[in-house]
Amino acid sequence: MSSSRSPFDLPHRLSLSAQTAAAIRKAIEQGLWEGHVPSERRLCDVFKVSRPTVRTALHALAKEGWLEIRQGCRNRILPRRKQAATPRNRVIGVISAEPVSQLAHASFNGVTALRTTLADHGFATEMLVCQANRPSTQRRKIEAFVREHRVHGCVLMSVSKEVQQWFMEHGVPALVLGSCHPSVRLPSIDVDNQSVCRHAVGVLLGKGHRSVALVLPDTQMAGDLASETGFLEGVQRHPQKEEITAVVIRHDGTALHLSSRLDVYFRSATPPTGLLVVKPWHVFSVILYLLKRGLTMPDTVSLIARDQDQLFSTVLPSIAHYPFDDHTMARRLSRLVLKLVNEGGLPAEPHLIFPRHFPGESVKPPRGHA
Amino acid sequence: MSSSRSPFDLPHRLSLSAQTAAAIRKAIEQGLWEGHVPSERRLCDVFKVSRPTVRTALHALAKEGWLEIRQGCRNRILPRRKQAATPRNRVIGVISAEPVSQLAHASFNGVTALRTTLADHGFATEMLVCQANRPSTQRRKIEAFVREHRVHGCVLMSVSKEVQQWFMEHGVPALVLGSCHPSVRLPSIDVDNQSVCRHAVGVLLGKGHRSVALVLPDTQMAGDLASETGFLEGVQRHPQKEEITAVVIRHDGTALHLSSRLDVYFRSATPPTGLLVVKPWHVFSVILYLLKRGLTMPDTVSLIARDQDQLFSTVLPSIAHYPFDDHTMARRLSRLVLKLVNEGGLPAEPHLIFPRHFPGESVKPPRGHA
DNA sequence: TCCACTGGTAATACGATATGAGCAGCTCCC
DNA sequence: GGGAGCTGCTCATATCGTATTACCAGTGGA
Repeated sequence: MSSSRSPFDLPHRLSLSAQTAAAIRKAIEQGLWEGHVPSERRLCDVFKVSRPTVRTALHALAKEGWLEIRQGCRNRILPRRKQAATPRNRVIGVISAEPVSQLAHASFNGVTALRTTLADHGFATEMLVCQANRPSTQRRKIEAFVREHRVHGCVLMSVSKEVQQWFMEHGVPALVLGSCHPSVRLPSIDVDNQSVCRHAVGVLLGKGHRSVALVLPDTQMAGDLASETGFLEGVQRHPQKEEITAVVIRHDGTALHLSSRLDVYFRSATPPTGLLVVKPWHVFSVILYLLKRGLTMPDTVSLIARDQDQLFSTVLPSIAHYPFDDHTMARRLSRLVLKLVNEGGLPAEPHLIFPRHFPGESVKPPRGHA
Repeated sequence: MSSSRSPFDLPHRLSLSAQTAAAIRKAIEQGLWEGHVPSERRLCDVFKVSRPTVRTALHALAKEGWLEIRQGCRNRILPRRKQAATPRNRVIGVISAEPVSQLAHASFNGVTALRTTLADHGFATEMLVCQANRPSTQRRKIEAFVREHRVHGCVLMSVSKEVQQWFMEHGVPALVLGSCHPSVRLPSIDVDNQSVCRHAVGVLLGKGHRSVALVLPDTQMAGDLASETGFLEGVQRHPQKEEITAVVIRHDGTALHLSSRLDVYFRSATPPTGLLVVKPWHVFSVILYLLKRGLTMPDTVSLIARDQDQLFSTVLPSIAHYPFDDHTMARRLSRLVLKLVNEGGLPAEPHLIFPRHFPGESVKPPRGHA
């Protein structure tokens, strides 16, 4: 782990186009050109770079309001309003739906690493906890936060669709940590929950389970939607799909409600013998439910966790789950955020992490299976 | 067309390794390192680049005559000119027996808060993970660490007695986060585990339990010794002490060993009906053991956790434990460390935190108790 | 000797950049 | 008015640097 503020100069890692943009910006500020900037091909000559590089630089400048780009015309330099528009601070906002202290360990670790890296590059971080109250209240809080801190950009952690949309519509640079809603186009970085769940249900069915359930908190989070999709895909793809009972057990996140929902299914004619559980803490809720009901794991019920937790691999029986490397995740995240703030934006595409599969002892063939 | 000097700033187009080389060169010039540069892998962390990049940079520097590179040896800094011995850096060392990512959430949170506070006061922090191998290896690592970083002081997290002694003997300012060994006189800040365990055993006995056990990892950590003392005190103080069976179940921290130790006691004539379990993750190991054995909680076995965990209060049945306020702890810790480094020392006295008692649903009178 | 650390090397994947060719819109001169 | 010659736009492809992951080899302390 490195220090909070590094005594070293870090390599700045600016892309060539970002460097070019800076050079062009400076030339404009100094008034080296009148009215228009030179043509793309000319700029290539001047700055000794290739055309795609010049083009990305120009478009970055256009997004910053320095230029107007129109096909066929020369790129017009916009009259500069006296700097009033962008005296942004070197601050990154981190917006989370949950208080940091309640985050899963891996996420907390990631946020910490991110803050450290950003600090090394001279960026402060500001947290906003934005729990799901009224959408309008939420919007007001976010607007106030962004305005007040004059953030360069924001990291959005498991926030609602509305919040994601707000950032998309207002053009504030943002990176979604977690998945984007299908309707939102923002850059994001997340575990590929869909593949994970597809794989996990394949494991259960492959072991011979014929009644499986996905235990899922009923938030409208994008990652959870993806999990459900993956789960159903996995069931669909199984060769003997006609004999399979597959249910999605939604709960509101409290142990009480979860346990009453589990009751419904475990008292039914075809109680699940294979569970796929979303979120580490709900894994423990489920285990305690089984303990209370006198069900055993893995003999009566097999269990796979969608996420990771330090405990899963150290307890006995160990719990099948999908770990990924904290450190790699943190590095990718930090690099993306730096790019986001250095270049004022990122392509709106998902960056997926593929966790490993940890088989664990919590999965066995169901009773009476050959 | 060619002018000898472009009026524009050209993109400098330095490769990442060249930038890294420049950064390392500067660090050497400033005398930030003594004798050797850090290892390649460490430099990767510091400068946030990959190993091939670091290697290219180091070899470039070697060609410039800054370094001598020899396989198997650390890369020696060649004497260029006498640098005045620099005073100590504004660096605080944090020494932990476990990797940070494996820390309990509360501890991790505390460390993070500490680093933030120190950073605000202009102190960097450096971590040293010092797992329990040979005492002499440990000592060497610590000596190298302290010398290399020229720390102002250190925070010692759950380290062995030997390490604590080293700091006492060498007069390096240190604060023990956790308890001091009886033989060591250093300032410390810790939860009052002795009182907590005394109280917890009182709760169990008060509910009517007559066979109680303390489940304890068999490290020679001071905090765990204090727990045992408190546990035995609590038993001693109970009015009907003659009927009581009280055992201390020591385990080596692995789920396998823990479960075999539990087996011994749960198969005995007087199986424990009340458990006091040290460390959150062992609580879960114990619960899974009960699950495997078909024992129920709290009906057959009552359970109290000595420590705190986010999950304890949210699962069902909730688990009796001893929470304390993260934030308060972090504040007290930061203040102590600042005082330590500002004044070059602290009185060698323990600062105790008294957690609250969270009753929880995991404690009930034993079966057959009126 | 063994173990834990050091640097050395290689294979692979990926992304940023460079290059070139061809397309489409706008201007201006003929 | 029309076309030459600008402009910016798009695509495919080649190349290089970097990141990642292994595994190997030398050193030095227990």
